[in-house]
Amino acid sequence: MLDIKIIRKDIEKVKCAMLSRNQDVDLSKLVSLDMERKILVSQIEQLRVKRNKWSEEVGKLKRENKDIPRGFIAGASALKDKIQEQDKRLLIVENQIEDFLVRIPNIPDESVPIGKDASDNRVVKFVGEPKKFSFKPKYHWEIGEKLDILDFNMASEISGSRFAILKNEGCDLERSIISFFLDTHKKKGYKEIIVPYLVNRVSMRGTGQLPNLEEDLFKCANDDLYLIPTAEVPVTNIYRDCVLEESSLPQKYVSYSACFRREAGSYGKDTKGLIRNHQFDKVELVKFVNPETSDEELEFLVLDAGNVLELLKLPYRLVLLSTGEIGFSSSKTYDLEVWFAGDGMYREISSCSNFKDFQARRMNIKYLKNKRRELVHTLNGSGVAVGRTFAAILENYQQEDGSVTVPEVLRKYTGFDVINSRR
RNA sequence: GGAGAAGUGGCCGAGUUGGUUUAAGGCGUCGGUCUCGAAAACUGAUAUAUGGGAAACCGUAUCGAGGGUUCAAAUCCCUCCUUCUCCGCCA
Repeated sequence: MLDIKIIRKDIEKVKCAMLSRNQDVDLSKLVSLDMERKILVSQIEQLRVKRNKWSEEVGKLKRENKDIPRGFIAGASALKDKIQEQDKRLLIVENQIEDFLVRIPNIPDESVPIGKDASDNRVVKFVGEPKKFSFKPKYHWEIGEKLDILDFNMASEISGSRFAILKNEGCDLERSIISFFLDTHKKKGYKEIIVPYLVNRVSMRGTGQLPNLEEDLFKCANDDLYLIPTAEVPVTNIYRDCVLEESSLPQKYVSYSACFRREAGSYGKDTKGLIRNHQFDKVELVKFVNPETSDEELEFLVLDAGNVLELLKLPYRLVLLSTGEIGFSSSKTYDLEVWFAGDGMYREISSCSNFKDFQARRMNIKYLKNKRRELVHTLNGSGVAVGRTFAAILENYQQEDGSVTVPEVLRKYTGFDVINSRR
């Protein structure tokens, strides 16, 4: 959520920011609502001052056992009605302001390239060389099904499309990737935390999934709970309505969770394999930081995410997203795109964002700065998506005979070096 | 799922016949006096949000949350949430 003061002070800046996101937001409505609110508040306060004085007077007279002048109560009563009436109006106006404000996306950072879509993203660097194969590399779902470690037919019978079942060494590989990610990040000072997969509406609103992105969430209507689309939601919410000590910042968390997304509006896109499923595993990194350091903390976050790919020897490129591509709550986002040998493409495997105070304002997460309470900055990034890593390993480590070599750093977790066909 | 109890400032804890409560008192924290220094003692300060003001300061709201009754609510009424205890069920 944006600070309404920014809109009061520099409405042009906000308008430009929205335009750069291809969003045409009519802020004049908000401004007039804000004006109305201000007038109502001052009117109500004046009425209350009057009423408080009258009440005080009544109390004083009662205590002294004196008579209350005729019409005194009636006058106060009229005042009360007026206050109630104005209060009702104020509530409506305040709700409208809130409703408006909560749907306005974050202002992109100045360093974010202006652009309409992905073609305006800026590729920052390439890390690692894609391997040259002496044969035509296969897709991961072909490799996985042949090795009997992936089963999409079985999954669609049980649940539907966009689900996967892991079998045999696939299970070991999945768990190994998760453990490897967690251990690596913990060495860098991230604290592991395991959080609920079902969260309430308030939490979803806090990180910005609600109200705008509701259609992409699985909802348990009976209990008014949502399945998390990422561990970011529960992890960032752990400090909702909290005041942190300045010396405790930055606070860094790593969390493994399953993630659930409806993928509404992505029909026909990545329909095969592990790339875009309704349920997938992810290891997420979340930071709460001093606002002065959030820019550099984003760079560190990107390095930490990239580090696990480098250790796995998976080639990737780093992309700075353009204003038209960054997410609703983000002010700046880097994507890490890993190499998929099957179709020779880089695909997103991690998204690292600096939200600045956008989420912190929604969640009321503050820290003590010289005895004053200030909003923290929040960041998060995938560290990294587990299912996509699984897929990338199959495609990049495949051998001509159909087997898959296990990346060296994973071997102490899997306990085997290669996945061979059992047929 | 059923029954009961509770929720007051950073913490503990008074206040429930509605009106000197602008939330007592204590602890903690910060400052001052005293001291070579410290402790003790004494003394002052010590919530958040928001509006006005250059500032001092002033106004308003907040006693789990939201409604209601009333001239006036921590106090009365309703709904919800959370925690604890007991019973039932259960990995």
